[in-house]
Amino acid sequence: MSFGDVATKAGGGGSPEDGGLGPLGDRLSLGVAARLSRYLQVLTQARKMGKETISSQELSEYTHVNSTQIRRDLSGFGKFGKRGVGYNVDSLVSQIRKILRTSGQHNIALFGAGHLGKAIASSDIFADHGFRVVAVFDQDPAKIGEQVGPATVRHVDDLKSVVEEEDIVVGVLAVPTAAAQELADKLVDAGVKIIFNYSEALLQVPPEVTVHTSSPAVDLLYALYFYLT
Amino acid sequence: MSFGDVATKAGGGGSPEDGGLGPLGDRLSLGVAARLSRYLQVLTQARKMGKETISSQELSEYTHVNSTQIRRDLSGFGKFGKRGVGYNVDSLVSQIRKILRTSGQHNIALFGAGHLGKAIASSDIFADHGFRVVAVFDQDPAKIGEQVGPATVRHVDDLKSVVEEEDIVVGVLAVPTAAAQELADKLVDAGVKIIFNYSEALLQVPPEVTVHTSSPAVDLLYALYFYLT
DNA sequence: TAGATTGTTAATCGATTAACAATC
DNA sequence: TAGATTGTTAATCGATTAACAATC
Repeated sequence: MSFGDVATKAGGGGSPEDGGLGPLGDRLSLGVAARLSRYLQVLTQARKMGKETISSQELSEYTHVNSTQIRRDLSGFGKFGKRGVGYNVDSLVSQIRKILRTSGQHNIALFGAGHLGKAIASSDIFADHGFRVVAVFDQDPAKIGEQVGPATVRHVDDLKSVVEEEDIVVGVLAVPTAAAQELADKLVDAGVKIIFNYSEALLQVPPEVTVHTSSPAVDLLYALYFYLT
Repeated sequence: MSFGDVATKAGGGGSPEDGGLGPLGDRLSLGVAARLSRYLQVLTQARKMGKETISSQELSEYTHVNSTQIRRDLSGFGKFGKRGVGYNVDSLVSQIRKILRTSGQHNIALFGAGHLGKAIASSDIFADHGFRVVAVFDQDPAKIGEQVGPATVRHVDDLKSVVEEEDIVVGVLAVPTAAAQELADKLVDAGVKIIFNYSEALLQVPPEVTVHTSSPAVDLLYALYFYLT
């Protein structure tokens, strides 16, 4: 359970006008949305590796979600698979993107041009899913103008105008814990509604803003528990 | 749902001999273990900030877990709180660590001395929870001997002996996707049972080994869905 | 005392899964 | 055809929550 605070309704049945695509009019439940995102990650990587079809069993091995549940999740939106064969990877990627409404490009502002910031900017872990780092900010004047991944480091004072110009929907904080809250405040002030926090700070934001705090140590603690018992 | 594949039994009731600490003899359910880990993260940070007590309501705000459920989770193991006051942060940290059996130190081997590896080694996101990076490996001969965080970069050929000498229980892969599977194989061969994967590779490992793949983009997709709808 | 917050009950709701017919 | 895998049902199980008495 490493997802942000996002209100939801249970997804009822589809209306007659939803074109056979299931309950697209309703919001997905938290669990379904989380699992679909996960399937998408595996499918994206499977496609990179040249895989053309994939079975619910294979998807299950990589996502650790029960294969029956995978079929159930998918069949709620249409008959995407072929019996005896599996699912076409390419087409399933498109379908899930459609369901999650994340087919387009989404722009990210990255804060912190240290090791972590550079790692994020040069990785394609975001790029593969349509997220583009279009702006990088750092407090250190010496770093302004430096090239980090595809972007040039700017001063935080430019934040508000950059958010508007570049249509930024997500702010990623790769800064020391002590600097995080102040930047979160500035992001909120600039109208950004999704904050991805790589620091350890416990961020305080208005209810309409979603904070996701990355917590690898939590995941490790959890894995370790089942290893130790 | 970003946790690894870990078998479990539902946690039954505590036995009369469990010293009032609840069902410590049984395995926690997946959900309870995940949530306790999460509480621990927030409590650890709250303690750093000098907070002495915390209410289930406050914990709820930071973890996005319902406050009733937090009280329920905790009361299953003992009466840790004080009515009208809340929970003592220090003592709750100890209690949860006891329940999760992660009071001790656990040693990590880190692979990849690039930006991400350096960010991980110098962060205290792991250190705060008793994880210590005791060995760093890199394929690049030029990096051997370099100091990364508290450790010196070594050659992967030394892996097996280092795992034994340093009692390493977790391997963290901060390497390019193409290099990940080979290192995973070597970790499995050396007897490591928990692999933390920061690459995009879909790792294949024996069933007794747990792989956790970090997937910030998945979390973003998920957050974005609820933002867009 | 008055206010706050825990611990716990009881009811509901959604997630999970085994099983299997349908069908590629 | 024979084997594989989906789509779907029906039953179960665990998670979630509102409500409130207990008590600091």
